[in-house]
Amino acid sequence: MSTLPLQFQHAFSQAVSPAVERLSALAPLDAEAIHALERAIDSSVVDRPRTELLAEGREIPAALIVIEGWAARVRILPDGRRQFLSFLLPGDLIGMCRHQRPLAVSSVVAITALRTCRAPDGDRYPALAEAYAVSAALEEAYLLAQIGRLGRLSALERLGDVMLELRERMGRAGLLRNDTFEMPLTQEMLADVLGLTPVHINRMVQQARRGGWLEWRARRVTITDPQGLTATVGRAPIRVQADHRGG
Amino acid sequence: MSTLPLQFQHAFSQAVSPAVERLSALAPLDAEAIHALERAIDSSVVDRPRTELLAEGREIPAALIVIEGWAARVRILPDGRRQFLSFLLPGDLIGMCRHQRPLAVSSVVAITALRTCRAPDGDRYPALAEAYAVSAALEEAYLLAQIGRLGRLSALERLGDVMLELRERMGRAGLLRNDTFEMPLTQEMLADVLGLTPVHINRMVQQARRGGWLEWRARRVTITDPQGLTATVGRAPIRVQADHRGG
DNA sequence: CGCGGCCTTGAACCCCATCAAAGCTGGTGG
DNA sequence: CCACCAGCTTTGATGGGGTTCAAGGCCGCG
Repeated sequence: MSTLPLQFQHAFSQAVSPAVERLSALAPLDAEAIHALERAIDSSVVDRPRTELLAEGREIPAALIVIEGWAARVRILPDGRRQFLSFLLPGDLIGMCRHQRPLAVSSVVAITALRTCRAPDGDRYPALAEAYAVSAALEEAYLLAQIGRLGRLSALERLGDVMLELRERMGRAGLLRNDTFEMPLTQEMLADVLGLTPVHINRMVQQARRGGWLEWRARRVTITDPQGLTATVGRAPIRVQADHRGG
Repeated sequence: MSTLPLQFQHAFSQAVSPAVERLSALAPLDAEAIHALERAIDSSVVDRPRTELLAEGREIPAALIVIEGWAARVRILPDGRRQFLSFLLPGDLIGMCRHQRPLAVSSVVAITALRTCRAPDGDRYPALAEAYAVSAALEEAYLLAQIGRLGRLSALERLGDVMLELRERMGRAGLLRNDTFEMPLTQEMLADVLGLTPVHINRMVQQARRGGWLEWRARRVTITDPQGLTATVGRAPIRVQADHRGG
């Protein structure tokens, strides 16, 4: 993989890229598939925050894999209102479609500095095709979760629920350290995720901190009692596949 | 196709099933594909309203195609709150997944009497595989639209936007008659679609009627000025494919 | 040490929820 | 043909969760 780390490496640096970790948890990857992934990662590129990787309605040049950093799918209304539709974390796919001449159905922007590579062709690596399919199912599940949040949860519940989702997804990519994960979103961005105002997000975050279940300082988040929080917000486990524990 | 119509046939009954109409608009279907579809429709079955076709977290027995009637994907919270996630109209697919041993990520319930058939295997009919892929992309686009509605639109805007979506989708299946479509949802169901209360839905519907842009009587809806309404709610056109005008 | 981005706080307001009750309508049976 | 009933729609009054507007504080960074 690339020799240019985006961020300072941890003392115990990971042997395998978070993207590979996530994808190989979705479907067992053979040596060929992993090798194809690693070659793709070798020619990965880095984009700066706020770079637009995909523009809604434009053709999708190539399917990408997020290697490092966060991106988000976003929709902007004519009057400037903004809604983040979903997150794209390491191991997630961008613009993966199975039909001819696909158009992007949403814009995708980098939230942090973002390393991506082209997704190896699933037709040549059946194990990857399976991982892509599971990933697509998970993406759909997360979209449905977002709809449930916006439609029927209170502001505080939305906050708890989305934090649990982020923790779960970061965990899948092996990006939990000491039960803590990097959270590059500002409160203003989080407001545009949860359909609320920055002011109200701030009040809910404080309430969560006073409630003792959320620590959020210096772009790092810890959820004190994930199981308890899961129960209180009524969050259902997300599974897309029988047997195989992945996803 | 089946000889048992669910509802009274119109004077100008359609030559082709709405489901076939929709799918063949998504990708050009050859004679074989259409024949496979029609054979599947011949052995279609009808379920009564409120039947649960798929249960969240359970295995998906077989992918289905909606032939006639409406269904919806739904999520129920432990305390009884309900959120409809999306609609399933004639020509839409239920439980179509490309990975092994898929689990349903949401429940699916029939809203009306619902005729469905098993989806012919895409691997045997490439034209159908393409139509399924385009349909999946459209489904994702509609999920994103729902997120945008719930996150950033006012109650009245949500109403207008969802009505435009329904009109568009019914049109794709050839189910617009005289610019009017059948709308089996009650105001209470619509509330659970738009994340609002039935009382407030009722007030918004009345406001829409007074505003002169919505007619809704006896389960039939007409939108007076679709283009104008599209502009006022800031709704973007939904396209998932270049060239080919379908979707 | 100053500056820009982000977080925090307060007060007033409003959109939508809640609760309760009444009216309508289409379908059914007498 | 009418009476009835269940489900759906409509209306009013009141309250609360979240917004809006505005200002101030904090913190990392050059």
